[in-house]
Amino acid sequence: MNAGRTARDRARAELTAEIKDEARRQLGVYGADGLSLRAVARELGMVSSAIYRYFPSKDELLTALIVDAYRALGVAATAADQRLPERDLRGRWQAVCHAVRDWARANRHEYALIYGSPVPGYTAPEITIAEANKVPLVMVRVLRQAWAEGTLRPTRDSGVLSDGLAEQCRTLAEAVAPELPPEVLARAIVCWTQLFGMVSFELFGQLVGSVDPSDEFFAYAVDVLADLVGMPS
Amino acid sequence: MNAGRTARDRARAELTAEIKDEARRQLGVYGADGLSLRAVARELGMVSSAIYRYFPSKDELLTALIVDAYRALGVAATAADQRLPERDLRGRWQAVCHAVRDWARANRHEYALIYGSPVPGYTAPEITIAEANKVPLVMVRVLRQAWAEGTLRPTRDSGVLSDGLAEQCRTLAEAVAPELPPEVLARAIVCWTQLFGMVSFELFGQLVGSVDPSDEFFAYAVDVLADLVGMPS
DNA sequence: CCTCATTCGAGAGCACTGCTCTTGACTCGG
DNA sequence: CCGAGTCAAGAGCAGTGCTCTCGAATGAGG
Repeated sequence: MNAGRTARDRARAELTAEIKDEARRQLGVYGADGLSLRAVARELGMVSSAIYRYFPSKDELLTALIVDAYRALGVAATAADQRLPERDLRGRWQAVCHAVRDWARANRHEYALIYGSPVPGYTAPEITIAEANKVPLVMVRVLRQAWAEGTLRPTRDSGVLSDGLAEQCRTLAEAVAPELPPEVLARAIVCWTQLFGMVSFELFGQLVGSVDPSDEFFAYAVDVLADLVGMPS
Repeated sequence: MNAGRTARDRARAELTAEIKDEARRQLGVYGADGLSLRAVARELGMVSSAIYRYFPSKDELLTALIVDAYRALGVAATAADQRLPERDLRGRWQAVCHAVRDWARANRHEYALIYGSPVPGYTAPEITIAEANKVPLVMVRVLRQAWAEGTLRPTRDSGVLSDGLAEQCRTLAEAVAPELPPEVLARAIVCWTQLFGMVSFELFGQLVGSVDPSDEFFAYAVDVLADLVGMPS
């Protein structure tokens, strides 16, 4: 998709990418609000105002980085899923969870950007939420397959859905997995929030003092969650 | 503790409190890094440099607000626990969870301050972690009581602890609840991360598009968690 | 090939930030 | 009552995001 335009257009595309790369680099070093347009420009040998030819504001740059981060995380999760034999449903489910954690640990500032506290007055533009849905969709895909096989065996003893929640789950199911009963989806959402809750706690230092090197705890929790949602062992 | 000092000391204490109050107010309106020392000073009718007589840096002010936030959250959780009859263990457990969510929703910027992405280069000082432990301690207290009564009935089917994790849990137990077996503590930690994961997702807008008015989902999840940890019904 | 609108980088400048240093007043304990 | 300690104020530094203007490069239409 690079060939078909003028030299100016190609230069523009390249510079846009370079700006994002440098911004991402600074993000990794100094964190989310250590990012400075002027510093990015300086590093690229241009003047700060030139950046505005490519990104109309700092927020727009941030948004681009956010979208990229969501996409990268989605790719990582998808890859982890596909790396395993299709029949190994529990393995795939757990692999996705571990992929999320691994990616987050390897790109902590980008993770903080998308799952940390939202930046200043900035509200996530529409475009980001499509990318944000990638990880849950991968999880749902595994879930659907297990459901189709009839091997889903959720733990007992776990709460009944209120009418409103059941309705919400049914609406959600219509969009992504019509055949899944609300009970299954509700548990999946619990798993989803748990997954990111653990990763955030680990990365944001909330786990210090309890289960600090948290590899084993994470593996344990992922196992518990697989049981909760009923992944066959 | 106010009486016993000179007028200057009292003035100092008052001004310190006023600065914190105004900072907290601005935090609530503009969010964590919309907070400006100059703006605080302006609002208080003083000049920016005067603030430095009371807080040596912006980070120190932030730290003070963080400590206060942890304390307020701890107080809210404790109060919720004590509001219920001592025998209603499951109710108390769930009330603590709901109190955390309610406090977070009512003080979203303060919540973001303590459970969102850590600020710039800032690392949480020792002082904060003691306050941060309040909520888990309240949960552990309920857990110990249930354990003492022998009414704890965890769900089956849930993973075995690896050696390392069991060791971590035993170490942790020694500090807070020597009689609790590592299995119980591990599940409690899962609940703890789940609780804050849900609250963060809700407040940070990650739930939009799935279970958005999340009251019912939250109640459901809290119920599931109570089962997981084995709270008697 | 030439023209002219569009696009671009550079620079100056605005309003803001956190923070430091100095100066001249105020307060209070010995 | 006076000197040490504390205070608010102001100027100033280095940095920020962002806007505007001005020459120069570019490239599409005539």
